Amino acid sequence: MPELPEVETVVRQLRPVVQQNKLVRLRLLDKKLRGVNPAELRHMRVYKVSRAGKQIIFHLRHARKEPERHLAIHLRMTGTLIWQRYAERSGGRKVVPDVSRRNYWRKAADILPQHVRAIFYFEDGCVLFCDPRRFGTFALKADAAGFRPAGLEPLSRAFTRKKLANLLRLSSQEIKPWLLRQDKLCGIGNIYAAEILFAARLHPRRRAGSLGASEVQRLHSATVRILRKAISFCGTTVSDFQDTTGSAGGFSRLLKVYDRENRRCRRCRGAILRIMQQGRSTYYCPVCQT
DNA sequence: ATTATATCCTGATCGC
DNA sequence: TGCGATCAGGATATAA
Repeated sequence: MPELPEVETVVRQLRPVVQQNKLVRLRLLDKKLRGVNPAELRHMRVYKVSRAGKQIIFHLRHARKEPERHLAIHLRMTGTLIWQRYAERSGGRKVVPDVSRRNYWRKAADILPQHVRAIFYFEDGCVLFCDPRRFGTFALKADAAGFRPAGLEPLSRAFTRKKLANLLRLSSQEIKPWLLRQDKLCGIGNIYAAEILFAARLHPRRRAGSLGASEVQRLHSATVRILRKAISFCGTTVSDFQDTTGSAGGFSRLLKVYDRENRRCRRCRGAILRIMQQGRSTYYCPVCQT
């Protein structure tokens, strides 16, 4: 599911409900989830929610100047975070469930989506981590810098045309797989790699190092433009991406090539092709992209 | 040093 | 309707 725009969407939606909220308890329901000891985070306040590449970071502490913990959530292919406010009584008084009581879990089972792997219980609601394929991961660190991906953030000021040119110059790899490399640029995945290359009118099999100055320029501006636009549409849903409210992303209908094999190119009316690169599908228009 | 492949999982879809 | 093969938004360890 989640590439940079989807993760950014989740972070923005989580911020107003989770930031400054106290994490009463974290409950892991899948033994596969390691890398975090829930007891360590009990009753800590989430003072900030941020994004690092494709990871969502909860910054936690008990109080100002107390030691900090930083929890990185990586949704991988099918992870979602769903916010659920606790049910309210008719009088409007919030009912905070006693999470130690088994009966809450039994009741909750009917309202919970499938594949819940972890539950973050906050004071007025909980965040459900759902992940059918169970690829998602948690990691806990004392220092937030430990999560900073090696690759450049494509929406940061540091991502300049010149930097991109320098990164590309060294590689003989095909440009599409190159865009997926999180150690070069972080946050781009299979959907946006295809969409960015279409917008830049570059063939996915071009070698990274072979791009001329004007092509690098196109790739740079297409990367920024497509990612920003996707964020403004709350990401893309192909099959199962959901934001924190369970809604689908709005960028799907703006896709020009991804998942459009044999359909007409919106620009030249020719057929969109699908090829395999490193075991993954690449969609492109052979007329528009050279 | 790069660059392909197998692997971790479950579910949806397609051809027969 | 059922069944096996294939594919899926990611990333990493291992092999070439």
